[in-house]
Amino acid sequence: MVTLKDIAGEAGVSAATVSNVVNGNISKVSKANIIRINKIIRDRQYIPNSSARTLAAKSSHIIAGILVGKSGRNMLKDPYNAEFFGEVVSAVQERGYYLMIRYVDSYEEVVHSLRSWNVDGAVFIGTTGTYIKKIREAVKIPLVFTDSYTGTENINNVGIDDFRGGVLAAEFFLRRGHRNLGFLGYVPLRREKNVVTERLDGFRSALLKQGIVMEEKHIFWADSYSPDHLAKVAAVLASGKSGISGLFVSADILAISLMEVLSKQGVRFPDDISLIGFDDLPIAANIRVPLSTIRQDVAGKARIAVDLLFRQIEKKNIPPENIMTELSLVERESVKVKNL
Amino acid sequence: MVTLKDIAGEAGVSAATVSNVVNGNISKVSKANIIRINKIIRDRQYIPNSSARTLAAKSSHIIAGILVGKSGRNMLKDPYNAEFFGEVVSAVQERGYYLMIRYVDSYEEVVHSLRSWNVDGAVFIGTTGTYIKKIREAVKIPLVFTDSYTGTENINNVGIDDFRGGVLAAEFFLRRGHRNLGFLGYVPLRREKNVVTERLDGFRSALLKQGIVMEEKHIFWADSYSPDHLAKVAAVLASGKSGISGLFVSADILAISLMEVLSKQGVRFPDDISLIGFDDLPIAANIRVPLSTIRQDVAGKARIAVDLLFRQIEKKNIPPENIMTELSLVERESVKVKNL
DNA sequence: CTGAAAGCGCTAACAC
DNA sequence: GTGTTAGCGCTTTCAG
Repeated sequence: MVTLKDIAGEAGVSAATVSNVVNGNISKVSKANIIRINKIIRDRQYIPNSSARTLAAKSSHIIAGILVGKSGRNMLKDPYNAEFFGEVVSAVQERGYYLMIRYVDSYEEVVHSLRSWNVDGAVFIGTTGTYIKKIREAVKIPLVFTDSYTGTENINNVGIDDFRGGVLAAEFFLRRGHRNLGFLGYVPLRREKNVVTERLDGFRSALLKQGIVMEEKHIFWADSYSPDHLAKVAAVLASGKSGISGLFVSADILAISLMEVLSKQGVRFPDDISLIGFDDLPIAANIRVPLSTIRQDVAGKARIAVDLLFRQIEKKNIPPENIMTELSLVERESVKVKNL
Repeated sequence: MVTLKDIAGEAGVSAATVSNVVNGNISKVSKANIIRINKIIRDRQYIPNSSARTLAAKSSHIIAGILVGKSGRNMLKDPYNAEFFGEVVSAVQERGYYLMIRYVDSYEEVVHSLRSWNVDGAVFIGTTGTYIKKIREAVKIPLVFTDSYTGTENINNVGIDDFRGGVLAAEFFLRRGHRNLGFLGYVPLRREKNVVTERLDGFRSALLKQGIVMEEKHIFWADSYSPDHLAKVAAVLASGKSGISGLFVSADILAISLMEVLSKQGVRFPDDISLIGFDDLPIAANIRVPLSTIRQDVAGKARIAVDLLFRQIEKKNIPPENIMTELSLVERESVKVKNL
């Protein structure tokens, strides 16, 4: 293994000089030396040791990508998470940094990984309020959260107006003549304000404006995307007794799973029941009955998150921001037109 | 920041002793000290510095997850890759290691990241022969490749029998009465033996056994999954002039994209054209017309890859293995029954 | 512009 | 069992 010292020896200069050319501090080194040292570096295939660098310079060039959720779960199987972090990988690499991916179950784990690796910054998915506050206090590096609703104003966040997403869905159902509506959401980790509750609230309040009260028993929760966990909702819906004609589902994958289960029980979409999803995943356009859904720009969110992060890594004292990205309703075939 | 030394000072012992308890070398420390030191560690919230550890111990506990492909592309957007590495993250964490994710475009980049971080092992996706040989020579840590066809016997690989996958597809088409068949594959990075060419060869040879020669011009290549790049194939297929009644597509996402494009041009599945995909992605069952496909166990491959990796990390001189995982044909609705 | 020297936080012989 | 002593490979003052 060839080290800085080896290069220095071969070039007949000190380690400090080599270090300077490696790090581009060219103002401190003579032109002749720069050229000579660079040549030796190339010839000898010198690769700086990142651990040594981190230790000495107190900056690792590592960015952590943290996914909060029940442990043991393959969180990248969720297309939203995969696209988001897939884009983060690109954005981080473009800046010469490295991405460490981490599934995390507890606050302690977050702090541990961030600190032990001397991470320069982190991007989160799936965090809720109290969580954020504790992390914020424990580590003082740049942090960007996504889709978080927390009291703390003092954090970076990139998200969407989930409440409005709910409103869009409700209005669309209303326009299409539906009045007996229901909601299906992925049950949140903690019972705090979050994307799902916001979407529900937006949905509910838009209905209320038209004097429609959504019944409590028409609000369903799934604690997994897997079809098995949808049995209860499915039973109610399939029986037809609920009278629900339209269901707003908090995520496309959930909606797709539900469709699968219900189709097997003979339910027809959108004739027996209409659906609106959320996210506009790439597949949403290609499923059995193409899904009407609330579209969000996942890759865009990822890019913005990383931009925010590096803005703070590069300059100190940039005030935290809460950025909202675009939202729109995409109409496809999963909502039936009813006569009013 | 609290360091090993701080703990040692507070406990009135040497750094070596603290290091021993941190690393679980309990045989070298008295019971009383272990308890006392552990308490201090907890109270002071001591978190070992991984860089220092790596530097001193020459082992980083970092595993690299390398995705080879054209740079700038969001490679985790591909559901196969996402599921695979999503599972790798879990498997790696369960063993107390960290996963660094890396998109890579060139052989040099691989060597650079692996060496600079003193990575303990790496799992690859998307590598071809020459690539592998060069990496194998440049770094001497445990490496596991996936789906690779290379002359070098001396590597760890987990894959499937892609040739047989092609055979399964051909036989199925044949059984259903199709004789005028075509193939659509994702164009490989390099023109070497690889999963796609194997699937094609298997397909072709099974047809040949029945005296059917697949025409060269019925073999199509797409260099992206995006619908725009499918225009050429789509034009041929939509015209109906090719006479192709069944198309074997090397990946489900490709098949799904193609369906989307062709549907817009009025092609009906499976009536106008039958399709068999590959992978059995979760969505394959839920698309417009549920896809018949060759199923493989992505998560299983990931688990096996990581097992292989750690077997070698833990013990030296384990001979490399080439493991093949299961394959099966899943029949759904995308293949029409034709009268012979 | 260049080099000497100290030290980042931890591990690993090797004595005691 | 425990402490002493060298580093691991690099960055960073600070003289010159």
